Amino acid sequence: MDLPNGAIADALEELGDLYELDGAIVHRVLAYRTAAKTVREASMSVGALAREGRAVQLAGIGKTLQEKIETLQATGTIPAAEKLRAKFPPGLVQITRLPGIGAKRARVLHAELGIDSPDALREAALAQRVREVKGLGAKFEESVLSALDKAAADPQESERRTRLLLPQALELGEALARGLGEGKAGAGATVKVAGSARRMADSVKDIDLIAVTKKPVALAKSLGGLPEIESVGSVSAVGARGRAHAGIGVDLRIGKPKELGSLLQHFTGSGRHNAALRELAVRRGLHVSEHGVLDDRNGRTGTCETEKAVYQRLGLAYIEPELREDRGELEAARLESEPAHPGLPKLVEQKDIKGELHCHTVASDGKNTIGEMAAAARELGYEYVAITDHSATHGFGNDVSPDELRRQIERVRELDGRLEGIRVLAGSEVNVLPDGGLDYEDELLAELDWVVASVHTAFGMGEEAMTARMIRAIEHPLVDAIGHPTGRMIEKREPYAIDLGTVFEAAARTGTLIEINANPDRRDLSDAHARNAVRAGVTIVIDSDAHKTETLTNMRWGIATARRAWLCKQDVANTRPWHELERMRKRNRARRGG
DNA sequence: GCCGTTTTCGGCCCGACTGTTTTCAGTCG
Repeated sequence: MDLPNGAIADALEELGDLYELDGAIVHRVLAYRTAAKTVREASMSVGALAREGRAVQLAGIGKTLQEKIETLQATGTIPAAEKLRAKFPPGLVQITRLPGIGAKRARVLHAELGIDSPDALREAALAQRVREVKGLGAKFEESVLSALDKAAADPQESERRTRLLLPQALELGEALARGLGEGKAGAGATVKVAGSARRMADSVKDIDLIAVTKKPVALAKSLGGLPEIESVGSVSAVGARGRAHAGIGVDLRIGKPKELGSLLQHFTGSGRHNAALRELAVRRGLHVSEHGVLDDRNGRTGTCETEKAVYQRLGLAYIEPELREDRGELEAARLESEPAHPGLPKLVEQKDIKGELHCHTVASDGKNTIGEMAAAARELGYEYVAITDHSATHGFGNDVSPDELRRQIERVRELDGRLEGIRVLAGSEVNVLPDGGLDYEDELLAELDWVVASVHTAFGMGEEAMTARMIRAIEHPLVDAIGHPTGRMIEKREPYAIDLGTVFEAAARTGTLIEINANPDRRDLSDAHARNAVRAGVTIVIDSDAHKTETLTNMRWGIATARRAWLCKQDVANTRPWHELERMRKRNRARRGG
């Protein structure tokens, strides 16, 4: 039986940690961590790939890792990990999680003082034995004790690390940028949100801000005066670091006005994008940093006022922040100028979206009426909106019985008849029952304009059963789209076990759309999976899943995921006008015999 | 351990900060 991708990724990560403790060169350790990330994000079963000897097809997995994964699957363990585990106790890995202690210091502490756990470390620090180690001193001892105290006081703090979902992170970042810019010290300054918030990631670990100004110290000092800031650590002419009341770190970096482009590029990341960018630069005799681009030929650093200039100096087309994840964007940007190569995608935008195909009303668990939702959708400039309340077995006291759905269809038809400026469609978000069946009769479903099928129950079934369940729903001729296909909740709930490769194959074969649910807690499909879906020939639909008029604008977060997935307008079904989309629906395809 | 618009072997980013140091190593992002 094939191991889940998560288990393989965990094993590779552990082995990377162990090799690091063992003093392996950093590039080898990095190779394990990169591979672990690739495995975790893969849509297909990496275990199955490895069994067929094809895991080497994945970027960053070579012959050695292919073999290690094979062995892991066959025997349940990797011999190298077994050996190293005997050498380095698990408590030692815990120590490396403390701030200020990495593999090298953990290794020295283990070798010289026999320290093998956080408790042993505390004991040694209290006895002032840590300062006896060469290269470590009293200050280090102090900071170790304070780090240990912090970890003990709030064990979750170090484990779970507070992350904000993107909407809260962006709101906080923009408030801070505004506060800095509008303050007395902000006169003449430019302040921008960078980091993972700018890349529109699912969640954000800390807020990165960049600023350019002629009075850096005053600006850095002013960070601590902002109402969102709880405390400030270091302050200098190149920036300030602090902590927001929201519980996450804030990192402000300040440069000269002529460095704006380099600074923004550097602090937008991702770290891996930047590392790959610099490697590419070195091959051209150039060195990229937040200060500019150093040219080996004349030893001079050219500054960049715009990000575009940074990429241009390296012979690359401008890369949108959402793409900067080292997922092939540099290669695409390099080939942008070659006519035969597709280059970078022209990413889908909000203005491309023509309609909303998944939202709720008071008929189930929504807060607004059909009329209110339709008017709000029209206000957003949409040409159509499908009302898709939950179905007959949803539970939570908001089931819509078959008779109630018939009345709902009449209400929609009546409204559609008299409402100008937007087409209102009758739909439903139908439950996919554990056996893959739907909870309305086909006759009733056939009366609807739009059917989204979603899993809301029995998340715990095994991968094989869940995949079969989903395939049966996909093969149903009246199902237009699959809603929130993995059931994940960001930072809260793991996706259920499902073989997405098989699901995408079935969706492509049957012409069933797969949703990117735009609820910022879900963003399901994820960026990596959505990209794989489209590569497999699937068409995506982006839905707000709004439960009230205000959250129709959640569409924004789904578009962000689509952009991170490299999706263009034509990859997304609801960029089409209704008359085109209607023809695409598989029930009409079937009728035409296509 | 991976990988190839100089390479199948020899490379594999860059700077700030901290603490321990008389010139640097480790950690972090």
